[in-house]
Amino acid sequence: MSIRAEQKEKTRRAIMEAALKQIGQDKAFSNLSLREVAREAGIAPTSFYRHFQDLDELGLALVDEAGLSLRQLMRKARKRIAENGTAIRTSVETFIEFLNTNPNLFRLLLREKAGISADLRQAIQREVEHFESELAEHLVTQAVARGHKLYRHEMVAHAMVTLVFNQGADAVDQSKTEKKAIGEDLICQLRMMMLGSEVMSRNTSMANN
Amino acid sequence: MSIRAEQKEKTRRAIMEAALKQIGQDKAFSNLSLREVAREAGIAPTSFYRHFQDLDELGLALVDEAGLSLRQLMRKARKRIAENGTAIRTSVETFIEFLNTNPNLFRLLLREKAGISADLRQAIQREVEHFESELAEHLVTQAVARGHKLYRHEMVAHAMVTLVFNQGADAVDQSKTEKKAIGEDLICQLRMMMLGSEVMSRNTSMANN
DNA sequence: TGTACATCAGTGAACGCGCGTTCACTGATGTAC
DNA sequence: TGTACATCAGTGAACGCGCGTTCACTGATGTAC
Repeated sequence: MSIRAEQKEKTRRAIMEAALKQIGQDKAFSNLSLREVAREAGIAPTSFYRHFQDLDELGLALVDEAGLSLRQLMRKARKRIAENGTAIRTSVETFIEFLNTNPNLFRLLLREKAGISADLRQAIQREVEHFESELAEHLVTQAVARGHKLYRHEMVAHAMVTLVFNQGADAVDQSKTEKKAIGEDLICQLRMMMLGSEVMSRNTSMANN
Repeated sequence: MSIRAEQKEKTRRAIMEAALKQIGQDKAFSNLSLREVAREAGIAPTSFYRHFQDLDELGLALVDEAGLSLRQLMRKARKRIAENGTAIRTSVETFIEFLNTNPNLFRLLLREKAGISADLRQAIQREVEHFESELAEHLVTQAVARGHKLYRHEMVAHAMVTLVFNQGADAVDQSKTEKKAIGEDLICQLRMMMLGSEVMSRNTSMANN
């Protein structure tokens, strides 16, 4: 890469890091100011425009990064699940790893999932759905391997991801040991869901009324 | 009440309604501007200060209102549960009733639960916990009546409320029929959790490993 | 009931501030020959 | 390798704007006698 391109990439990173830092300091993305981000990144406000058209574009770039990092972790998790067959524990542990490595990316996803910008919400929605369908697949594979069926496995995966995300919200500000404890609770909750789904698939009359 | 006090109360209401209207229009609470709220309420910006010290105080008043309205609905629900013993269905239906009556109060709770202001988050946390412990109690009563036990019923209630809140987020923008469908899914998910919890209480060894 | 004074919700002008965005520029890096 | 020109990331001055907040005020409502 040319010197110029390298320098440009470095500045772009600085802008993204600056935004993440502010998000970590309890700023909602929609409250970020272009000038503040530029100040934090050590550039003139006008230089921002050399990299992003506006703050929304920066937001999308950050969500992309979060999605990328999440997908990388999931790829690792997929292997581990195939090896040892513990879909729930492995998924939760992978997610906590994500929390530890990228707390501010997670905070961004969390806050903007119900946030202002429709574009951002949509982008996040896409990442979450990806996570969901992958989890659904693992759950079914695993249930079948144990000789069980699941009742409405996609809905189960959706509920599970909801739980993971929201307990993640409680965990992200906590110490590593606290995170571990929340993770164990989470695993327990997800097992309950799966057990319930298995029981229901055996006796579908329970699902009605 | 004196004429003056009546008029003051009316203006106060107008301010609160104005803020809720903006929240309904996809504004986060932390993005509200005092001037905009005043404009919407039909008063001069300076008049705002006759009613609230600042926007934070307005936020707390709104959360109080949401909590009040939620608690009123829960009181009705408590009676219905005692009569017919369907804790889950009744709770979910009550919650959807809340969504229909106060969509913007719900949006406020939802967004600010993970929002900026620590005061607001704390106030919301209190309301949610109240909801949780009440639900936990109903679940246990009901399980016992059916001759079952629950495994870690408080954690179960916590997970359930998490599910209710987040599916509520998906439902609030939908038509009444869509809301009903989401409500049915939600009931199914909560039943899974409860079933799982019952199974685990029978066989606690499942809870470990 | 009438009068004189006190209260106080609502006001309009004014303030200083940080914001996003434009513009013409600079000077280091890249390219063509 | 050296030279002449092109590119383009980063800049500083300037703009108009809406913001939160202050202040002294107005005039209807309330109170004391």
